[in-house]
Amino acid sequence: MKKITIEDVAKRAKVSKGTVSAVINAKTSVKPATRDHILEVMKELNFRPRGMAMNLKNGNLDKSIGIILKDINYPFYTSIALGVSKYANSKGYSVVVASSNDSHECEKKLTHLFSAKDIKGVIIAPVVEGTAEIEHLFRLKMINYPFVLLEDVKGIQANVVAIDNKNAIKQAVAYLIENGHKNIVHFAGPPQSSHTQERIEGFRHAFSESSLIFRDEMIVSIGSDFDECFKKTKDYFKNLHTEDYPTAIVCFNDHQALAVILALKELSIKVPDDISIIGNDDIYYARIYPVPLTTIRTPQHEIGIKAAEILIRAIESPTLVSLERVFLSTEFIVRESSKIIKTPSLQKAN
Amino acid sequence: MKKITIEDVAKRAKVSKGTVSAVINAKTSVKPATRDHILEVMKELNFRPRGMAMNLKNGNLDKSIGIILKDINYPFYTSIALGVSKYANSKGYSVVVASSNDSHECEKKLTHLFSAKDIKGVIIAPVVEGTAEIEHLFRLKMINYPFVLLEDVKGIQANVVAIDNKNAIKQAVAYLIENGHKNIVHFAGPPQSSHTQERIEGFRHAFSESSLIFRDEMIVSIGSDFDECFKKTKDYFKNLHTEDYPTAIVCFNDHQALAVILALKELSIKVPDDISIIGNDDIYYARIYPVPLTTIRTPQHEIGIKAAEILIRAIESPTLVSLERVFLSTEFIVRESSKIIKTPSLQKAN
DNA sequence: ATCTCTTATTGAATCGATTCAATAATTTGT
DNA sequence: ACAAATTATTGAATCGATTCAATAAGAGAT
Repeated sequence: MKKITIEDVAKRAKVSKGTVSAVINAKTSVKPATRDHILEVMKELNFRPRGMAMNLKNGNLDKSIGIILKDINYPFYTSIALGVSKYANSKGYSVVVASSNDSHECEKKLTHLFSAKDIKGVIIAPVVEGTAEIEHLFRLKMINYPFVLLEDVKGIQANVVAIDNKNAIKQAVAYLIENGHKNIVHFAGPPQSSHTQERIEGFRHAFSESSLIFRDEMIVSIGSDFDECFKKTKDYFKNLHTEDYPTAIVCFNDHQALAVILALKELSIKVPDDISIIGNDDIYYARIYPVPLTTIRTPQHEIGIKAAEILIRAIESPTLVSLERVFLSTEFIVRESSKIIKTPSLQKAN
Repeated sequence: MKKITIEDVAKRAKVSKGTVSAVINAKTSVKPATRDHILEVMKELNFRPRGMAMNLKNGNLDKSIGIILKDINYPFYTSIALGVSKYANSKGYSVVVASSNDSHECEKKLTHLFSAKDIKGVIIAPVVEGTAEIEHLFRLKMINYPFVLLEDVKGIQANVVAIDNKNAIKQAVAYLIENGHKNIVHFAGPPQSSHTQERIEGFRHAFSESSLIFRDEMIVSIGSDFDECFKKTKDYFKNLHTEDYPTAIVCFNDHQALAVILALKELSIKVPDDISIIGNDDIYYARIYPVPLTTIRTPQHEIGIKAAEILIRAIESPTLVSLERVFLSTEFIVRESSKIIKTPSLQKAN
C-alpha cells in the first residue's frame, strides 16, 4: 500500500499542492466549494499529512519537554511529573510522560523517540538495576540533546537532581534509636534495585554511629510488590517468637509500608503500639492513610520543579554548557505509625 | 542566534554533509580521526540535529501512540494507561502520556502536539466540563488522524470506549436498598463535572425504581478535592442530628470516599457499623485500604486494552473506516466499608 | 614504484510538506 | 460591458536531514 502525499490529493482533486495545504491549515482564502471538494478527496484517499514534513519548513516552533519515569503507577513519580508540569507550563512548555517500566530497553527506545520527535529535552528517572546501561545517554550527549537525570548515574557527566538516599535512612534510624528503640529491622526492597542497596547501607551506617550494633538479621528481604510484601511480612512474623518482635520496622518505601501495616493488622499486631512503622518517599496516600505514615519525605514536587528549571535553561541557553548537580534534602516526618519508647536522653548541645 | 545545521558542521569540519550524517548515525565506515574531529565541531557549535528532518527521508518508521488523560495523579487514569501500554507494547508500540489537567486549552494543544510529532494516534479522556469544545477533534478527523475517546462526546462521531455511569450508580443504590438501607445519601462531585451530573441522575433513577422516594436533600455537594471533602464531610455531620445520620453514603469516587472515611473516623463514626460507604472507580488504593472499600469497579485495565486495540487497528488498517463504540460494564464490589442492614426479602426468580 | 583491493568520503537527489510572489478568476463599480 | 479591485489558485524554492552510487584515499602485494 503506497503512501498518500499531498501531491496525490492535489492531482486527484485537480488543484495545486498549495491549495491543499491551505485547506489543511484552515486558511480562509480557499473557496468553500474547492475546500469541500479537497476535503472529500482527502477522506477518499485517507490522506494523513506527515507532521514531520509539515514542521520542517517553519523550523520547529512548539515548546515541549518529556519525562521518562520508571513506573507511572507509583504516585511518587507522578508527583514529580506534576512538579515538572507546573514549572514547564508556566514557561509555555507542554509535557509528555512515558514509563520505562524499569526496562533498559524501553528507556533507550523512549530517549530515541523523544529526540526523534524533536521534543526539546527530557527528564529521566533512569533505570539503574543491574549494570546501568548508558550508551543511549552518551548518544544524547553526542547530539547535544538536553536532559536531566533524577538519579546520579556513574560513568556519565550530566545534569542531576536527586536526593541523598543513604542519609535519608540514617536520619530515620537515628531518630528511632534516639527514642529508645533497640530492636529495629529494615525491610529491604527488590534485590536488583540500586535503591535497595543504598538504603541498606544507610541503615548500617546509622548503627555504626550509635551505641547499638548491627546484625545481618536486621535486614529482611521483602521486596516492593504489594502482594509479595504482604505475604512475606506475615511469614516473617510467623517464624518469630513474640518476644523477638522488632519494635520498629524501617521500610523500603511507602508502598511496602502500607502492605506491612495491612499484614500486621491481619496478625493483630498494633501499629504503632506494638510496632512502629517508618515509610519512605511520602507519597500522597501516606498522609491520608487511617494510620498516617511516619515517613522520610522526598520532596517530589520540588524535584520536578528543579529538574524542569534546569532542563529548560539548558534548552533555551544552548551556549551555557555547565552541568548542574542538585541534591535536595529529605525530611523526616513523624506521623502516627511510629511512637516513642522512651524520651531521649539529654544531650550536650553542639 | 542562527540555527546550526548539518551543513554548518560540515563546512567547519571541512568534510561533506554525508560524513557528518554518518557520524551522527554511528556508521562504522568513518575513520576514527575524522569522527573525533567532527564530534568536536558538533560540540563547539552545539549542533542539535533536527529530528523532523532526520525522519523525513526514511518515512517515519517508529510505532508510537499517545494518551491524553485528565489527571495523571489519579490512579484511575494511570491504570488505564497501564492497560494501554500493555497492549501497545505487545504490538511493538511505544506509549507517551500527557495530562490535560482538565483544561480544554491544554487538551487541544496536546492533540496538536501529538499529530505534529507524527505520533500515530491518540487515546483521549476528553475534558467535557462546561460546553464541550470539540473543534480540535474535528481537526483530527479532517487529517484522518486516528483517535479513541474514553467518554462519549456529543456532537462528534468517533471511536469510543467507555462505561455507563448512570447504570453503575444505580446498581450500587439498588444493592443498598435491597439490603435494608433506607436513609441513603449521595456525596456529589465537583459541580462542573459531567460525571457529577450523570451520577446524580443514576442515583435518582435507582430511587424511582424502588419503593423509596427521592428527596433533594439526599444529594450533598462535596467535591473531589481531598481537603475540601474532608472538611465538608465534617461540616455535614455537625449540622445533623445523630438520629438523622444516613446509614449509607454513595460517593462520587474512591478518592472522595477515602476522605469521607477519614473524616468520619475523626468524628468517631464507625465504618461500616454506623455508616456504609460506597466508593466509585475501584482505584488501586481502594483494595489495600485498612477498611477495604466497597465500590463500583470500572474496568480500567480492560478499557485501556480495548482502546489501544481499536486505535492500533485504525492506525494499521487505514482503509477500514468504520467506527467502534464499546461500552464496558461496571461491577459492584462488596468489601468491608459497607454492611447489610437486613437480609433481602425473598424475590421471585426472573 | 605500480597495481589491486579495501576503506573513506563526497555530493546530488530525495523525503513531503509550506511559503509567497505571480497569475488567474471573480466581483464590484460605473 | 469594461476597468479596477478583490479574491483564489498556482508552482518553484525551501526546510535539514539521509541515501547511495561514484570517486578518492590508503593499505598491501609484487
